[in-house]
Amino acid sequence: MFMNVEASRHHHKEALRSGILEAARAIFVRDGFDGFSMRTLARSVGYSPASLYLHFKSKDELFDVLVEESFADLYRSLEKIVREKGKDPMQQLKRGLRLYVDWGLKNPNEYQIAFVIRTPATKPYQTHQAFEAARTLVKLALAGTGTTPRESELRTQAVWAAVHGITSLLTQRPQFPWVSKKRLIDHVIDSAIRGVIGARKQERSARSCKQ
Amino acid sequence: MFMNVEASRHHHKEALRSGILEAARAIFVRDGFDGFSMRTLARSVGYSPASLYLHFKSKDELFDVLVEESFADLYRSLEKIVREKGKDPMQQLKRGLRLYVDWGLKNPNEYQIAFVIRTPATKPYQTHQAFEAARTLVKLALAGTGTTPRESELRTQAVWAAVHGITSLLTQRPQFPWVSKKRLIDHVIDSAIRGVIGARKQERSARSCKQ
Amino acid sequence: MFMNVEASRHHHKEALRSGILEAARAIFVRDGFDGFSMRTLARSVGYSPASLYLHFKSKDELFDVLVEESFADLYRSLEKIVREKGKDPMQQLKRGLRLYVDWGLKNPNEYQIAFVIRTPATKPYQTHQAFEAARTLVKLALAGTGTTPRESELRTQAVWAAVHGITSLLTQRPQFPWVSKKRLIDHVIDSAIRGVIGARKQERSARSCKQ
Amino acid sequence: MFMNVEASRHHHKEALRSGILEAARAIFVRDGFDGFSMRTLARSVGYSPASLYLHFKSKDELFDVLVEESFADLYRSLEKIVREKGKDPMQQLKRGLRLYVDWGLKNPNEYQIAFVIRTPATKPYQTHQAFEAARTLVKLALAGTGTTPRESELRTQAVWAAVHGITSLLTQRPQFPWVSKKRLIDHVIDSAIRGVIGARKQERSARSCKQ
DNA sequence: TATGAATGAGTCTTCATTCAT
DNA sequence: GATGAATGAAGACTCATTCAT
Repeated sequence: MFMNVEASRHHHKEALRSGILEAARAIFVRDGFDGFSMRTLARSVGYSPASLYLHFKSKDELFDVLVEESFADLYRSLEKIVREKGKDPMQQLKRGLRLYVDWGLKNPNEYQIAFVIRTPATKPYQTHQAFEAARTLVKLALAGTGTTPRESELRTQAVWAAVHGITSLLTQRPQFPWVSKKRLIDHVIDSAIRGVIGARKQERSARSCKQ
Repeated sequence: MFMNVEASRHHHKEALRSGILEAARAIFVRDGFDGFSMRTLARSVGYSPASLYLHFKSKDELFDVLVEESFADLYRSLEKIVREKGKDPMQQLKRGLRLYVDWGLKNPNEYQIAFVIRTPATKPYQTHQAFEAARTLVKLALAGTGTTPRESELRTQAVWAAVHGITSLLTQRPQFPWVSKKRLIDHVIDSAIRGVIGARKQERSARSCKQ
Repeated sequence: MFMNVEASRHHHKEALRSGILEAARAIFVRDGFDGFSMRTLARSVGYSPASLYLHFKSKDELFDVLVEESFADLYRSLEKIVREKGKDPMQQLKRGLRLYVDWGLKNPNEYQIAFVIRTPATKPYQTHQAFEAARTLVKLALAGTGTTPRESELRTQAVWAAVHGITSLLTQRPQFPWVSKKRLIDHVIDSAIRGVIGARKQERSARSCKQ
Repeated sequence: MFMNVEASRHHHKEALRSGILEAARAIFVRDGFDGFSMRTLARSVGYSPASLYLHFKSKDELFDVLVEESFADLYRSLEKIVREKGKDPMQQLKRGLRLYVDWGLKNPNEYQIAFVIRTPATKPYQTHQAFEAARTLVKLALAGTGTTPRESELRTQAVWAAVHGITSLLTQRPQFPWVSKKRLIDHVIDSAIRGVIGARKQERSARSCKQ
């Protein structure tokens, strides 16, 4: 393979950029949102503060990229599951939710960055790709049950709420005396999925049983 | 009633303290976490910044008290429900969860203060009274089902995760195109409660029915 | 004379304020507009930069005060001349113009600050008191000549232009090989005053003479 | 015509230089002095900031050239008028002064650059060509009146002061409620010219008339 | 009890300039 | 001839905090 000068330069630049982003991410991990500043970032990356502005127009832009990357990473994982044709949709949903939580636990700071910290109130709200993937998973699970789109959306949001709840709590309150995290997560996800299948259906079956 | 000088002084001091706290809370409500500073607080309360330090050792301490108060407020509400003897424990749990979510929506900034912003990683974690109340509600709902304490704790945490999830999302992402918030909350809470009752039981009853 | 605590404090504060202003003025004198910054000012006054903000809300405000003071000082001088009743208005005008130029030469930096540097484009333009004084002087000089208000305003502005021209040039180009400054100023002022009296009148008298 | 390599190179270099200067001027015109920086210039000209330093040693040098060019442009215009032989010198002077003012109004930023911003206190003052032209015009107007050189110089400077006054005021204070600019300029120029002809002469003629 | 004065450390950001490539 | 990368210095400004009074 041959690489010309321009491509090499581009490569180098990209490397620097992602080096900075990585360092930024690390700072979030270590010191949280408040510990992050362009100065600390510069210090940590071994550059002068001014140099950061060669790669990012502003702190906000840098931050946006960070968020974007985090979302994209999560999305890529979810997408894979969505694409698995011929699988049991219920199992797919379950795997998707588990993946969501696991991703959050594995990348606690990305999760904070993406879902907890700062709503970019300036921009018009933009439902994110990752959420679209979740929506798709729920729809697949509900396929053939005659659920209305609104109802489907409702259940998607409910499922999201549940997994977000457990992810953010485990992430933000690592000191809390949690019972087995694994079992807890399973429990939450199972409840959520049962919620997706729908109360009415269950109630109906229960009622018909009693008779 | 007679009050000696020292007591009176104490009384006065307490009044000032709570005046400051009230103002601080108001600032959070109005301007969010970023809009809050000792300066803005001082201005709003009519004192000089220096004076605040006569009542609170530091911003952190002040903040801690604020959080404590928020928890206490939530706790008092939950407590009332716990105390209602002779009621259906299931209904009590449901009311408790609803109250939790409603409290969060009514006091979004308190909720942020209490549950989202800043993990007090420095201090040894202190399970909070409000959580104790939730625990009690779950225990009551599970009374007589032969659930082990660990299992009970697990379900408490799962319930908390669910309601925290929906509360924090609704609170932090007001711009998101939510479907009917009321129905969404109901859905989440119903799923959570069904989770408390337990999957196995349901499955069992379903199975026995089919036969 | 007795001075209570508050008054004394006020006094002190005022002293600090004017100390800062004085230093600011000095910096302008020494280093010009570009050499002026809150940092350099702080250094020169022996404070930390932050301290300046105890006395002035912003650099702009500080600057505005500086300009205001300069104008006020000039105004006070012009006012005196305007008030001199019973004098020859022509002489008053002449003295006023001279005073204007002299003031500019004596306070070159105030003059720059007041008339040359930075038009506060944000604020709606505010004709200044000092200009009002000049206007009055011209009006007095033209009293009884049946000059219309517009014409009077025109001549005021023309006179201002002339004295501003000589003042700003002498001020900004001290190195230029000026002929005798005194004679130059006299010349400019004389021309300007002859301009106020009006071309037509002169022409008329000249014409009538030729006949 | 034949051009060797070196000459061609030189030619190229010159073209680049003037391209940069042109862009710099445009920035001044559009964004004023404060909007100008080597960065903005580089961006506008499509080079990197570093490249500018291949053509100009520093920002200051670039700026100096800019000023020089402005002066030269004004000079060329004035020169034309000076050269017009056989015309009424008085009319020539008048046209020269008008041209000066008009040039300033048409090129407010050039005028600022050339006459207002930055006194080059560092360099030994260099009487400028443009001023020489003005001087010549005045001398022509005074030819045959037996005016001494010093007196002639004095009047030149006085005339300059007047036109500079009106030009800089109109240029820097566009918001001021000026009466008709045209009439104002005429008035100032007429006064200035009458000043050139000289008070004494007028007075003399007036006196002789009265007799 | 209260505060005016003060500050060191920090916030984001821009600038003119250099230099190895 | 051109530039990407880098920077030291500076820009205005805010913050939590202290301390003498």
